[in-house]
Amino acid sequence: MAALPSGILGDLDPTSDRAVFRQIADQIREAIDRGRFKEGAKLPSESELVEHFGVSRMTVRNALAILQSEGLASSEHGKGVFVRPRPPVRRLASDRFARRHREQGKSAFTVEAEAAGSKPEVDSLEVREEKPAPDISARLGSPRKVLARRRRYLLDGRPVEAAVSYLPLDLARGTQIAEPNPGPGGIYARLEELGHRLDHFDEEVRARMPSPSEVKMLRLSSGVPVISLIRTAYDTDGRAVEVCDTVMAADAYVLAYQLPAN
Amino acid sequence: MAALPSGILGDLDPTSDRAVFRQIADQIREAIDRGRFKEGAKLPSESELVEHFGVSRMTVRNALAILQSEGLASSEHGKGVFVRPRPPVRRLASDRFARRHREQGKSAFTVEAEAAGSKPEVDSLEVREEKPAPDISARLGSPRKVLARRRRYLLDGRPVEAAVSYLPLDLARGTQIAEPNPGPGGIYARLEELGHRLDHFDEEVRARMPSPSEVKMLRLSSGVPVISLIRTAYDTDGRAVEVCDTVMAADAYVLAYQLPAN
DNA sequence: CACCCTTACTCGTATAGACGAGTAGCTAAG
DNA sequence: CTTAGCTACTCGTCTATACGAGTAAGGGTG
Repeated sequence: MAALPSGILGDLDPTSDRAVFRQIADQIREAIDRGRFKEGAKLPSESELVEHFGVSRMTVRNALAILQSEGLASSEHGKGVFVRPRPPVRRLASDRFARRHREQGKSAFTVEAEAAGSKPEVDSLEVREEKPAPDISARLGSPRKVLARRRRYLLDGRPVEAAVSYLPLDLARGTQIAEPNPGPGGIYARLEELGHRLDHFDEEVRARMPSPSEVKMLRLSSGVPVISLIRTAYDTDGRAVEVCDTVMAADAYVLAYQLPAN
Repeated sequence: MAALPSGILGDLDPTSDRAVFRQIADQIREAIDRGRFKEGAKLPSESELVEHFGVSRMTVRNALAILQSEGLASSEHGKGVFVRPRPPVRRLASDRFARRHREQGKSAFTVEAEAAGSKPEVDSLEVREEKPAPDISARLGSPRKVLARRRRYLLDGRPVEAAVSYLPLDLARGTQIAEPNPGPGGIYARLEELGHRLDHFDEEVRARMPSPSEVKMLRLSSGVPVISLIRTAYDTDGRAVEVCDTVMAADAYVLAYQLPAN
């Protein structure tokens, strides 16, 4: 049957040289932007759009694929295509590794999440020794082996971040850093106890589309990029004592930095 | 005719429950990752893939569409589908707005680009007064009107960044800041001459897929996200004197920040 | 030699049809 | 009342075909 998709969508312009599926995508996009379709709302079904515009199903699907790749919509098998809701973003302040926070004992992730009223979780914890990849190795001063701490962070059940910390093995082996639970304040607190007083962090921020394994790990819907953040921690001797390679769902994060002007 | 696409690609697994077009995408992706197809190299044509895998053209196109949405490949009408070359990245250091750079007279963009051996350009310059959008207005302390300076940056002819600076009108009107060419050292130098000694900058970093107009403006190929950076400049009185809203092609940038540990 | 046209390839767009698989609601059986 | 199954909807996958449009190279014409 396929009922009419309401009066929200107009007609095609046959004189336009813009491809039909793009015109359809344009119309739906504009309707979303104008709030005619609200966050989380169901878009007209493929068959409704087929009937409304008088085109074939593949044409409609192409139009919807555009919106999905733009991150505006996402489809659910058997249910429909929906306006992608914007999840609450987590803001990472540039002072999040300040010593005073560390001295509170709890991990930064936990404290922040609870303050925001979310339930934080950490899972798929893995700690092992391994040979570092070239770029990691270079940042750490080319140690033969490193300790790798892998984990995934979730907010209210949603995975938002996957991180791997690498530490030179000579520094971490036999310490609590090599334990699954590094204790209060996290590994930075342990590093300072071991005499590596932290001086500063370098962070490199990139954005790109996720690999298939990242899509799986972070349960990303299509059209959501990832932010890749590589942080290197230096002690007061100028030695790089940790590299943390983090991949974040871009729709869940805003990174905030403060720079001095002088 | 369609010659064989060489022995790089294997066969499909008919027993797998993974969709055929995904299997094809997987094979090509793996071949790219392993360097069997190098950067900029042409992938087998659609008809070659059709023949090799014994599937229909739409199936092959679906597979190629996956790779494009992942940013691994990009198609050129009439020519073929190519492994997307990774352009050289521009690194934005966190001290790029330090006063000592400003005092050199040249703009940060120009200096950096020339140091990297690239030809920098700035175009589509537009300076006008306008009513600020709510989020911009809030950051600037809710001025009634602002001066907006729009421009686009190119490296070796490739657009990489589009930026808009907003300044409270009472601060900028009638000064050189309202001129198309703000003079040596840019608007930050002018602001300091006007008595607004800069104290610090706040930067907010996000990543998302580009809007159609951003795709056009930055000539983005599919599968390339954008980095959105919103910088607020504060003077020593704590007043926000400028907000700069920047959209960057994510494949052209790495942002580098340094954070103190204390 | 310079230019244009043909030709053969490339990807882009669009149609029509088929079947599969997930979901949700109704209905009939227990 | 509960549940199992039917049914009608949703999107997912795949085939086959057709024509349009951009590219590049060959070959003929001027």
